[in-house]
Amino acid sequence: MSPAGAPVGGEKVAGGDQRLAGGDEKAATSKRRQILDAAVRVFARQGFHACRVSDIADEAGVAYGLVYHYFASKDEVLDTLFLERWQVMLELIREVDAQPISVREKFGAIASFIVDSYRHDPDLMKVIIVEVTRAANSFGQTHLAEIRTAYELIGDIVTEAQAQGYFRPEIEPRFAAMAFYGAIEQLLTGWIFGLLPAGPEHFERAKWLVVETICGGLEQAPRGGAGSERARSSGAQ
Amino acid sequence: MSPAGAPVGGEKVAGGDQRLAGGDEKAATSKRRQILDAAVRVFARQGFHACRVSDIADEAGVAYGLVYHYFASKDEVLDTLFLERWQVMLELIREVDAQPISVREKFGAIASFIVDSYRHDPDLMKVIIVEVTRAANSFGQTHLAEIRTAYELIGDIVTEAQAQGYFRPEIEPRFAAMAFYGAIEQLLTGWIFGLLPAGPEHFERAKWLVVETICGGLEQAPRGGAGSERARSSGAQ
Amino acid sequence: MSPAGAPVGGEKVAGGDQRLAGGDEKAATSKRRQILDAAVRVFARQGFHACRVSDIADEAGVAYGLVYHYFASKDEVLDTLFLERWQVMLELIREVDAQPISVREKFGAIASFIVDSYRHDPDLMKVIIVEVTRAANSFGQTHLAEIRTAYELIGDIVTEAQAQGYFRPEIEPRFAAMAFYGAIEQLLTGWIFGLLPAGPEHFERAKWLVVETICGGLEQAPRGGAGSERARSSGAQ
Amino acid sequence: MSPAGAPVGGEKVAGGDQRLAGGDEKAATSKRRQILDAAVRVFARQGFHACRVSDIADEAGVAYGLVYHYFASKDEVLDTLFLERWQVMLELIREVDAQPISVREKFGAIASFIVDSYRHDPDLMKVIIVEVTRAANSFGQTHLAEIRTAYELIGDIVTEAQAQGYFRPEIEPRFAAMAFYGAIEQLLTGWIFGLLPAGPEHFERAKWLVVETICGGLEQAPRGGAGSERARSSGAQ
DNA sequence: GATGAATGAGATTTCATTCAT
DNA sequence: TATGAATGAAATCTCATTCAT
Repeated sequence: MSPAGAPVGGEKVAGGDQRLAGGDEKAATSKRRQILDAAVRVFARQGFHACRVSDIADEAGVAYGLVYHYFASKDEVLDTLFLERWQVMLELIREVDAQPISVREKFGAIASFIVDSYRHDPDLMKVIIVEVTRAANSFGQTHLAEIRTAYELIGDIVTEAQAQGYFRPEIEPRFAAMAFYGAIEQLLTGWIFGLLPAGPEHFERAKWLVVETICGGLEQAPRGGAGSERARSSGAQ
Repeated sequence: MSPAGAPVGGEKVAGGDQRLAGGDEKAATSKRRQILDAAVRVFARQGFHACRVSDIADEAGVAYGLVYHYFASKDEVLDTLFLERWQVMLELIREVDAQPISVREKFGAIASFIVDSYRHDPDLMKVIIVEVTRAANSFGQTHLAEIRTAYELIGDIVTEAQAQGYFRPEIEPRFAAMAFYGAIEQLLTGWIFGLLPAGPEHFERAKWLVVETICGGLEQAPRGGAGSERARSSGAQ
Repeated sequence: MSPAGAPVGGEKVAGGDQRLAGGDEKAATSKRRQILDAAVRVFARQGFHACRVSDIADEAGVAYGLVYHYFASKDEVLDTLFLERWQVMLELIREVDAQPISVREKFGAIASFIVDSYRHDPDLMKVIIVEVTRAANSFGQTHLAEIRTAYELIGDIVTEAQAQGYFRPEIEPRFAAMAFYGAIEQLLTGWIFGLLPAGPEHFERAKWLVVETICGGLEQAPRGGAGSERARSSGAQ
Repeated sequence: MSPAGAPVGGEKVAGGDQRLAGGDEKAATSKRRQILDAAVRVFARQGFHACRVSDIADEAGVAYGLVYHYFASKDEVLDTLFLERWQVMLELIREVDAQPISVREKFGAIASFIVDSYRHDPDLMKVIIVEVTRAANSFGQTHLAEIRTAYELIGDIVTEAQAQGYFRPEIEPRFAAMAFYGAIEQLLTGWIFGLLPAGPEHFERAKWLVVETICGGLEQAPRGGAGSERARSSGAQ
């Protein structure tokens, strides 16, 4: 997780790869799964509004009407995709929170999970961020409860860290949680828009960066004082 | 810049309120301006895709066709709204960067401007964030250059702060800029979704919070005493 | 080929009726065919520009959207109608040209085919003449190649007749072909506008008239000489 | 007029150039005239349906509304253009018919007038042929009476020529008139579509060709008989 | 389960025409 | 006369959804 150090959670803590796979591990890709996977690609490529149901069917290689056999509407396809993934994330956050690890490690595990999710399936994360998470008038509203839950769970971690004296008490947990989550999502946005360099090493580094920034701050440790070096800036986590 | 202290930049540094007005200061609200203002309300209320051009015309109290007299398409209405505001922001960031002030003050001025923009016209900021800034397949692509410029300007501030020894050098400026901007935008998203408490005091406080979080970090400062290593960074929670 | 005599070509030479049917012979009128046939009636009645797609759908007794299921646009409906018919005509002209018959018979066969086409489906021919053949800024341009081909094929017949000494060499084939085709099309225009008497006998007579006029000329044969009857009017080229 | 012979009417008989000018000779091009002239260009370039009233105004260099100051509608602009020209043609035909000249000369004068009209203002003739003369469902119907009159006047010339023994009596005058007019119009269509070579010499030649074809026929004169020259070739070509 | 033809409401956009100045 | 902003009816085309097979 740190530039050179041990991973901040991720595989070990969060359960790793198998939960990144979305849910299609078992079935030999049923038609339903084919449709969902195709929808991810099509939504990512064209956007939810700009694509037609027939595009999904074509991409999936199935007949037009079959989409409606498995899903009540185009909306429901996106709903399904979002919920599948979001539930996994909520579960991950809950597990992380229950672990007897430092807040840095918890934040690290969350950042790691989200970044790895993007790494594993950038299209899906693109769709979730672009079409749901910020879609205040459509899917964002529909899934407000789930979205809110994620923020609250992160907020709970902050509250706990404050109670334990690790985090400064004057920054409201809800706001802190939003800053943390917003920073991560913005990194994904950067990759999605092609504004940030992508690739394995950048993804790994980003996990460390976002935790380091939010927890430790961008500023240099105070130089002066009697030996009050800020250890963090040495990267020596 | 204490929690209850002076505003983080904003008015004083950035030139303040008059540039929040968007561009309608002069004309006694021309029909064109009426349409733009109405579009903001309608886009914010229903979303760009869910509203019809007739909704804009109705909201503006003008005839249907007049929208097309002034704008080539529905898209162009949103383009105009976005660019009007974004240009002002880019200008603000450039001015801020040129000021002989600390990086905290610069970040404070930027956060202040964005939060005040939301305060002054929450609908407009909602539209920009929801319909443009993350719309990777539509308006986000169209305005990629402008969006990227903002990130780069913030990145330049980080780079400079690192060169001067205020910011830690190991965090890449581009990533740091994204984290900072993402944190702010997420706060706005929180208000837009009704997930964070709004109101004058919360807005002011948020300006401070985001700067404090990104620059200073969420972690406790080392607690005095000789050799008081910053516990947090040691992961020894 | 006397005024009241046998038809100038037509059935015998050209293969006759079956190719006048346009292409709907087989299917028990598919929906697609229903739409095309309805379009012919509507275009003929109201004109291409004055009719709406819904008029076509109504006339065909199908739902609005089905027109767009089968055709990409209103234009494509007309394109299809024109090409269906025009290809048949080009084929006819090519066949006629290949026959070992006199130029009069060839011209007769062509005139016969066009007149019979009108007889068989006046609406379709009206549409072709009114909306395509002279529409220099729209469909005429689109189908310029096909239209030109017809004129050239007729020109080839003239060229050959000149080479064989049947036609006077001083009249350029291209111009002669245009005069011939223009004369026929104008007769159809006369019927379309209700300016010429229509009906079986008039149609038959018109076939003869146009060939007689173009090949033999309107002028009286020189009265002089002993028995120097105008051989041409007997069809005895 | 004939390739080598005397002009078939044209200037001498028909009164020549001044009536080709359309009617604007006098006024120092009033705004009204500017609009009409601009409309000709725009209609010819884009077609009546494809052009907007604003295109006419722009082309004329006048304000949008001025078109409606002078004309009640877009239709009326075309009506005016057509009638201006068509009346001149009807007048010409009437004068020609009243002249004590041969039917060949009369036909020559008419062909000459129409071809010269095209030569003088191809755009106007294009508009008349493309938008009116064959527009059976719009302007063609509106101006049916005027159009019919032209055909009838030509028919009268044929009738007279038959009565005098110059034309064969078995070809109905109405049909003959249509063939003659159709042949001419088709030549213009050929030029409009770029399918026939244009230029002064071709225009002159075309006048002769069409008369020669319709009056004399395309066929070779019977070679045989003592002195059985065909009068038609009286142009001794 | 699977198919794709058929439906039709609704959206954007166009543009002739009006009218206040 | 001259201008061009303002009007709004209508047209094309889209596409989610249904349904018969």
